[in-house]
Amino acid sequence: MSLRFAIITSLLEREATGLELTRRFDRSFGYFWPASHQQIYRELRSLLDAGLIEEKGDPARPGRGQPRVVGVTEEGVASLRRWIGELDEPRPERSSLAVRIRAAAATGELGGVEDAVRRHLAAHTATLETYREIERRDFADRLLDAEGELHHLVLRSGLANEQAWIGWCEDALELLQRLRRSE
Amino acid sequence: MSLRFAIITSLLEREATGLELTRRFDRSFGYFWPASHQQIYRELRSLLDAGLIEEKGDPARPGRGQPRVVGVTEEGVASLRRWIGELDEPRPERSSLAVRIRAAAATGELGGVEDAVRRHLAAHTATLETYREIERRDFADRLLDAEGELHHLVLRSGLANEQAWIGWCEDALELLQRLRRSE
DNA sequence: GCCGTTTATGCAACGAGTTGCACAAACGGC
DNA sequence: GCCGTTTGTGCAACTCGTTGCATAAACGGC
Repeated sequence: MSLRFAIITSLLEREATGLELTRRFDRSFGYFWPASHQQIYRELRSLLDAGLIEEKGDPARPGRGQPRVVGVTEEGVASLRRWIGELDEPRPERSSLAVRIRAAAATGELGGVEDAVRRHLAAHTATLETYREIERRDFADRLLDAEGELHHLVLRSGLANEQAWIGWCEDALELLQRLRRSE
Repeated sequence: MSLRFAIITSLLEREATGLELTRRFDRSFGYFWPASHQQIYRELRSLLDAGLIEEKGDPARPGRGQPRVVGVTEEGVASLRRWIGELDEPRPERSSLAVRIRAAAATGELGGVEDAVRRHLAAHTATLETYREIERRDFADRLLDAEGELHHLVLRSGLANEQAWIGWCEDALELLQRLRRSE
């Protein structure tokens, strides 16, 4: 359900073609709700059918290969407003790295895990750096409007998450090295 | 793919019936890789077909309604060992709460979001408390073997994650209240 | 002996995300 | 004018997770 409303929100910020949306989901929006262009086009179809978005600009042009700009309808805005207040449980976190570590604990096969943790550490470090750059670029000045503050809040969620991961990864590497030495 | 190996790992720690496995995924194992009993039975079928697990005990009994104990085969252990070292990219995090906040920022509909954040805060606080109880119960003494240390490491990952969320939620509530007052 | 609950296994349909690929117009080089 | 690349839209098949329900034995109460 969230993809639907992520798209509506993004289109509300500014109307776009499918590909433009895809690019937004590659940079900013995708940091908290990633989506491929296939997902996006599929969802756009469904949103059009539901009347929550509509085609803007010349509708005479037939489609395939041609950019199609879409925007949010009144109904779309209304459904978004309704959705904001709906119940949502935090979705269960899944960590394949944790599974790997339990598997390593059960088999005694510790070698491969250390590499896996190192790769995770590198990935999270890179992501953190990306987020920091965005923060420097977009949120450096103290005076933000409400929208800016909220965007910053979302970014800080990513920052906190990455920092937590990095701290844990370092912790994990230390333990794994200690276990390796004392074998 | 991870569910497969989560199940093999759990069965390696001790063989079990489908329902016993389900219970493990409700308590310990499910904290980092949740799974419903439907998912588990489906995967068990596929693991049996692949020869990675096998039925233990009397195979004469026909099944439906009767407990069936399964254990890991040699091949199962081998495939688990192979999997441990395989590449895995950290799977993209998805946060519906972040989407909601962006939606709130775009529409100006801030009321519902504050509730949503409060619910998340409550959920994460409860989970943190659960993890802390497990830590007190299972990892209180300083002298753990390698397996124990690794289990503790996995638990600490959950602890760090929940703490990060809680900190951010409090931050978020503060901001939302400030924005509400200054409207 | 019947009946509701618990234990246990399982199917079917759906929804969401992933992977691989196809098709079409436009643009730039030569 | 042809050809490769870029821009853009889109389908199909698959995997994984969720929801709702079916089935069957065993146990306990009365």
